[in-house]
Amino acid sequence: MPENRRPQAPEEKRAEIVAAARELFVDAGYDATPMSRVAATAGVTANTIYWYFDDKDAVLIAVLDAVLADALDQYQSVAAEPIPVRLLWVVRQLQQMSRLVSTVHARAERSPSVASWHDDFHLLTSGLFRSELEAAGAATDGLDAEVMIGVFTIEGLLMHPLGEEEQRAVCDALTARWVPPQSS
Amino acid sequence: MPENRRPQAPEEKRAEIVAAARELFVDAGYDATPMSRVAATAGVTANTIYWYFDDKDAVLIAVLDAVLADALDQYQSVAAEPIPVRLLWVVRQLQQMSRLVSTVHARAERSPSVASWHDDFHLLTSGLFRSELEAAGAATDGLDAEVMIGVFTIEGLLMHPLGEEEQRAVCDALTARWVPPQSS
DNA sequence: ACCTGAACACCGTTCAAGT
DNA sequence: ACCTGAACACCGTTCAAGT
Repeated sequence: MPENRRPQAPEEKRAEIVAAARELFVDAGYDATPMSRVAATAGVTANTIYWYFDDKDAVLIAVLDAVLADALDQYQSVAAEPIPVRLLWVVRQLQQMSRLVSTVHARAERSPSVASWHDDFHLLTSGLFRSELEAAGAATDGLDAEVMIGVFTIEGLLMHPLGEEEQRAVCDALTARWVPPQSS
Repeated sequence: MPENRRPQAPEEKRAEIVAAARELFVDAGYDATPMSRVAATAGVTANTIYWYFDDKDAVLIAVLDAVLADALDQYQSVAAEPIPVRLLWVVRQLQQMSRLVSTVHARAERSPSVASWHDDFHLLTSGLFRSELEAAGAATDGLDAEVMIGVFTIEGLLMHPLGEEEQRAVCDALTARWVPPQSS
């Protein structure tokens, strides 16, 4: 039985590499995890990864896609909650991957593919944010600016870990901007 | 009387290294500029830098300090302008160094000294922001949250280059929140 | 097609040795 | 003290060669 004839389908092996990279990138960070470590965790040699991916940034993008898919998936569970709760949920969810956030910003400068993933991501989140605001009955003029303030604030929360209290205060202050003053 | 006088004072050589690093880090980025390039630009060998600095992160911090000092210095020229103008000025000023911003976030994960510089920086900017808000007569409860929203929004503007129009809209929307509604 | 060992190019950093 | 040439350790990536 030749050793390189694996019982697994190629897609599974690929998924294993992504899973290994995801864990390592999230826990230790992209820069801090060599390809050799990803490979070892996935049970292959470093250069094997290059059969499945163009380069390290391609692995990063696969990780980002997986994480995003999971997040969107899990979002269903809080979709019915009021806005500030959902906001806080999103922040918590994403905060686990604050390392990925700064990695994306750092790598976007050097890798066009990461840059384009980043652009798409902001398009997506801005869109979600915008429909949230509209559903909440926010004033429609200057909505774009509010959306950006919201997105940037969330990004800031991810990257600068604050206390529980402060996070809630910021989320509340954010929502207070959109929801028209409660007068009944 | 010191007998081994160098043609250059050591402080000058150090400053030259920082100047070279600053230009390269701002233009090409931290990751993209090897120590050898910094050294060559400063007219020394790569390893000479290690006599003046502990490591590459120490050079980065020296660059950050220099940039910050210049920015605070130049701020005097717009100190008298109205808030939104000053805000926009700050964004423009800092946007030239968006590369440094993401570098700080990326390196803060791995280098404690960069992390501590980053913390100090946020303390400083939050303080400035806070006194701006107080001077503008913003409501004092929930001020901390507003300050953070402001800081994060500016950081977001730095890292996600928008059009001129959008930047102004965001800055205006930000200030609209603080300045009490114009009621006659 | 899938995978490997060996090698290349590059980079941050160190060190013994020079002035 | 200040600076260098040479080397070390590490890492992303490639390639000829195997199954």
